[in-house]
Amino acid sequence: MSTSCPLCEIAATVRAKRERRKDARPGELLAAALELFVEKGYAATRAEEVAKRAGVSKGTLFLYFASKEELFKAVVRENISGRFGEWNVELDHFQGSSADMLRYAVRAWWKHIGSTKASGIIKLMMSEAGNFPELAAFYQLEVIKPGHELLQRIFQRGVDSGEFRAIDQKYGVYTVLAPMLFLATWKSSWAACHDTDMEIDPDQYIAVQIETLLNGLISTAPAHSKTPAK
Amino acid sequence: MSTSCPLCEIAATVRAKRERRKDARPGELLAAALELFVEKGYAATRAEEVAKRAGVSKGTLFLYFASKEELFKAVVRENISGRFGEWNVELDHFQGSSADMLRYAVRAWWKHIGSTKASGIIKLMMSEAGNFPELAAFYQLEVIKPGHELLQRIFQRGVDSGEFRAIDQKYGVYTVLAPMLFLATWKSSWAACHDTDMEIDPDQYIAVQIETLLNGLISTAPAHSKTPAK
Amino acid sequence: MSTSCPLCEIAATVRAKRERRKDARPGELLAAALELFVEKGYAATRAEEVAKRAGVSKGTLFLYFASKEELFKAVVRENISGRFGEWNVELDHFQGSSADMLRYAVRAWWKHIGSTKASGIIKLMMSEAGNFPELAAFYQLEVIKPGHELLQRIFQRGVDSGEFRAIDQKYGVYTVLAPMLFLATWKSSWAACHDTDMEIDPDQYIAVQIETLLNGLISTAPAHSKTPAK
Amino acid sequence: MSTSCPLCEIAATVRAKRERRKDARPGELLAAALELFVEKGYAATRAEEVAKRAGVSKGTLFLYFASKEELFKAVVRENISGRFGEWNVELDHFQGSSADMLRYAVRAWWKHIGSTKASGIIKLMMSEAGNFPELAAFYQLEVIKPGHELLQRIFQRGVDSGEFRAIDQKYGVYTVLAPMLFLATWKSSWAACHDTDMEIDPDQYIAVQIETLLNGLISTAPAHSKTPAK
DNA sequence: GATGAATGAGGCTTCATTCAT
DNA sequence: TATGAATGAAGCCTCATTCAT
Repeated sequence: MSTSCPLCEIAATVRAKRERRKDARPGELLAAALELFVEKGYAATRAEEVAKRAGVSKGTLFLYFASKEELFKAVVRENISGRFGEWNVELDHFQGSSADMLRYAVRAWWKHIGSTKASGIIKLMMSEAGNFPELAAFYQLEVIKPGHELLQRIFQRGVDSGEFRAIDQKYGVYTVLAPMLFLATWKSSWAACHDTDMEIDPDQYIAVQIETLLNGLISTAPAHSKTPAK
Repeated sequence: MSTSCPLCEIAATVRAKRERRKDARPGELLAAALELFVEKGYAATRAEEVAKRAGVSKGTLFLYFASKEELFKAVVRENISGRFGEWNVELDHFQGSSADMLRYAVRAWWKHIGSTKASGIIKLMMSEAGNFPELAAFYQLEVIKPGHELLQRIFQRGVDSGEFRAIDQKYGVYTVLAPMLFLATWKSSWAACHDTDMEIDPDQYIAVQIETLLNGLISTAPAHSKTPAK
Repeated sequence: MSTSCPLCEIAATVRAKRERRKDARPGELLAAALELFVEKGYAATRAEEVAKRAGVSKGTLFLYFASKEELFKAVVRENISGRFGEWNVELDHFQGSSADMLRYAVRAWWKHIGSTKASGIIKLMMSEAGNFPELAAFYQLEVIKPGHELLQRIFQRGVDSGEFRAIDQKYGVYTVLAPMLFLATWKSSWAACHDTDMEIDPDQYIAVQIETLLNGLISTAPAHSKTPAK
Repeated sequence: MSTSCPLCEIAATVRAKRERRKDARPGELLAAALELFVEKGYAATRAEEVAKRAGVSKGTLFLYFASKEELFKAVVRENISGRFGEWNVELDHFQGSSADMLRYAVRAWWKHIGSTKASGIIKLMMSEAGNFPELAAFYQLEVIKPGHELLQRIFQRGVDSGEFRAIDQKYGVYTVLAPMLFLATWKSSWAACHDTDMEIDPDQYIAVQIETLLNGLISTAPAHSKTPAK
């Protein structure tokens, strides 16, 4: 690695540059695909357009993703399902009340998914699930199931510690899911209409939703400590 | 053209029946189109299938609607008819607590909209709003705005009477809207996937949502009467 | 059906003409497809070219045949497998020696398949069987199997009546099949090369083959009558 | 470029090995191409797969052959090498009956051509002759013509010695050629279909064919000696 | 008005070929 | 020379739309 061999250096540089380009391709394509899928829907997005937006040719797209369907799955993995691992770890080490844990989870979701283009995927799946059964099954397995489980963990923790009222396990998670997924869907659907009456400020929306929810959720049984026993 | 030709007579009968049904045609086509657009989305719905379900030929469809896009617009316009006038009158005369009023409104919405084919329109607008801005504007004016106002009246009533905690006027309505619209969308989207984990029982869902919400909404100030002073 | 209703007549004429066209389409397409498949091979034949040669557009082809593969199967059925039924019936009623029966079968094959464009299909299947397993299976079931069975019947008859020497059932049929299928393949392959040395006159070829074969096949056991007992 | 850079040394070694193998490259490519063309046909063989099987990159293939078509032509030319000279000499010195001579020739053909990879060339030429007329002409001159002549010699010898019946000179050779070439073609075509009904055991096949043929060929004139007078 | 056969633009995907490194 | 990422023409198939009847 000393400077004694100029050819080696050049070769290394060249290889590095090409590899940098090659490594960057999938990311660029995934970014372009996310944008277009969200903008126009799965069916209406043309593979060639994804390629063009990523600055490559049609053929190159299929060099990295075997089909439009695989491209979509990769977009979902990159932007959503990939996050659950890290979130679960974070929650494993969470210190604090279950109410704060719920607040934290919702804010994290908003920061990494809800507020980003990835939120469009949620609307997308709602629209297209019926037509693309394989995509629906994939999404259910990689997104919906982990999401439900993650929320159920938080609820269970709150109930176990006496912070939360006993609540139906299955339908309880929807008290959080529904407002969040609705927000994502709404944003994606009506973003184009710039009507100030309709515009939702996510922070206020989330604040009202989560505090009202927690207000209704928190156990009024006086004896319990509000912080988990640890 | 005399009666000497039996075939001519049959033809005449057919023609008569056809003319009698002439005005019905667009209605049948619109109904078929609504079902299919809701089931499969705009892009995946084929003109021929709409025609077949309406019992006419593909050519006839284009006799009544200049294009698939026009058909779609007609479907949405046809099915967005405000039920709001009647509801507002009902609520004007409502006797009882605001909590009950909210419960009543939600149940009514579920009975007349959420559980019917009309909920398909909700999903349709969510899915395609981005691609049909005019329709989106139309829908916003005719459905979204009146809906918000109706809910705001109930919230205001509850706050005025001291039943409800003071809550952000604008974002409060979403605490009801979000779970309901989410339910409508979810139902339409994942109905095809017969996974018991994902199946939502609307009554349980609504019960959990509304009671948790009211729990969080109802003022804890002890002195207030739960019926508005009027 | 009298002339008293001119409209009916016109309508009938119109319908007849359209139906005549519609009914003719598949045949025209099959004829064009046979020619092109034989000329260029399965893979190298483009659907659009088939359509063009049949005088219709690309789309029309797919109106009558769901895919290129189905088109090919239809060509095989139309030109080869469809004949076995009638041949089996003919052989059921055949009167005469088994040698004549074999001669008759070979000549019939030559007349209806070997000498026609259909013989190209034989070469085609040899070339493409490896790549299109479904086509290969189809051809085996609908052509090869019935063909073998038909020949075996003739051989068995000859052996039973004492006309033919006992001969291996399985490999015996190839003594007829091989020269005939070779002829078909040869014709299709080297037809383009107009070298008189190479040119095969089918009648002479068949005559030499079949007579040499029969010479070798006919039982020399003296006691047997050469005509079946019947 | 001094020895101070170990990477450079490695590169030099690689370069040396590469140069040593340089001339081998086309051979490896041709071998790989032969296998694949025979297995899958011309159209279905992908350039990349040829390169991979030869252990080089796609780019290298096109360094040695300007196009897929040129590669194909090179493959065929490379593999059509006449074994005829040597065979003709052998037959010049053959001692024994003409029937045995025919048996010997057929067994030799099977051993050296029919059962080897070279039989793939036969199928290849059959399949693609129409698309590559120059190759067809070449093949005809180098293979077909000498083959015919060789067989004709044997037949003539048998007829001259009185062993064989007088038979049409031109079409007689096909009584041997047809079954043999058919066998080669059949083997290549239906090898993939593992259907025991279709599997041909070459030895049995050849035995039945040749003995039936000889049975039909051998002169029944009793007085003749079976060994030629020489 | 009603039909349904026909059209052809357009989408996904493959793969021979090129070229910067 | 060798590589392999990139290209884009070309093929199969779909389906909105037209139009002769």
